[in-house]
Amino acid sequence: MPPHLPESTYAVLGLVDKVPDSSGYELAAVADRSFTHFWSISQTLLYRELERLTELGWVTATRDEQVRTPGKWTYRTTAAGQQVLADWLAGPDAAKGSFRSGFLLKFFFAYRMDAGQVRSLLQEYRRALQLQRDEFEAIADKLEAIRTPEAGAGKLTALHGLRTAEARLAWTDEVEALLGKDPP
Amino acid sequence: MPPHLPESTYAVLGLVDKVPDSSGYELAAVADRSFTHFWSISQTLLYRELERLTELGWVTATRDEQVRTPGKWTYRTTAAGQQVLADWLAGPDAAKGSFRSGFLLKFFFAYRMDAGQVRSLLQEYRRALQLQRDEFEAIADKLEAIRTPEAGAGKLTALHGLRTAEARLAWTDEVEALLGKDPP
DNA sequence: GTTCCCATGTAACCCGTTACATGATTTT
DNA sequence: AAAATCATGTAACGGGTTACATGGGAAC
Repeated sequence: MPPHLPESTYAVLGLVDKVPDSSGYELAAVADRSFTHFWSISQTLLYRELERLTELGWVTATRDEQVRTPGKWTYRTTAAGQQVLADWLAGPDAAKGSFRSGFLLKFFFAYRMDAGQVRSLLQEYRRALQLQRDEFEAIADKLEAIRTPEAGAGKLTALHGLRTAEARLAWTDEVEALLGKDPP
Repeated sequence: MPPHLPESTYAVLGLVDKVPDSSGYELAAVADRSFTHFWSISQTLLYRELERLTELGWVTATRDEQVRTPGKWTYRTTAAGQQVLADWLAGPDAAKGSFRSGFLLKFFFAYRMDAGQVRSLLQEYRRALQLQRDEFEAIADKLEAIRTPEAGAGKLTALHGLRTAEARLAWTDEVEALLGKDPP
């Protein structure tokens, strides 16, 4: 019975399970272009979690010496680790998470800005959303071609981000239309 | 020139500015039904920030003794505080924030679940989204009636949440349709 | 008479971050 | 000659959390 562990521990466990025999460095790269969008972790934290997972016996670390690149540790889930992962996935505590939007925080106080400031704030937000949308679209398209369950799950999570970004872009249109009506 | 301050400091500053002459207790209640949706803070943190804002001279604290309820401290932004707030609002660093979804994290590893688990995970998420949607709708409706700039900004931020929840609900429909085609 | 509301606070913890260090190899 | 890639780590910090304490008045 493991003590309270942060969700990030399971995130890394799942990652090792998904991409076995990878180094921390490689896992960081994968994390950075996959679940960083809904569960970002720093490089330092990733290495700490790998250490913890090894101590718990949920993953094994193997030293892999190479000729021209530095030696590296590669990881792999144990049977115990896979069981823990399955239990966590089956668990009912899926509601966890957090959301903090610097944009909304400022926008909430928009009545203390002049019209020009509000517009530039909105435009900055729009640009960020467009980048997000394009990125999610690219990921979804790329994974569309790969017909595996792993890619399927990834594609649908990307689609979640895509739909969210689209809806928020539509919201900025809505807001701009309202602001346009009301001259400063 | 203030040192690095977390965004939460400005969140509380804006809150005091928005609801002057309120106690920490009252501010916590307001925060809990307004910006907790996009910038939640704990009660402890709120009190700490009020203390910090007072020390910085951005708000003033006044003791207000009462007859049948306990005495309380009430807060009010100073001229300096209002200037700082305006500067922060005008600043370009609106991109800050964070997003972590326990649901997406699990869904990303859905290929390690059986079909029934995936369905119940989705249903749990759906229910949470419906609650969110209803809450945002109620807030937007309530603020619609109030014709002030403050209420207007609040209404639009609620609309942002509403549109997001709607889009994500539509996404769950999309996913369920796909899963329905593929029998377990 | 227990439970809820008001009102403020303390203590302890740790997750997660940024910044920095190292060093060999490969590319520009 | 400089910069990027591979690869792992240390040090220090702090923001934010949960849990707990207190205590009087009001409400059920």
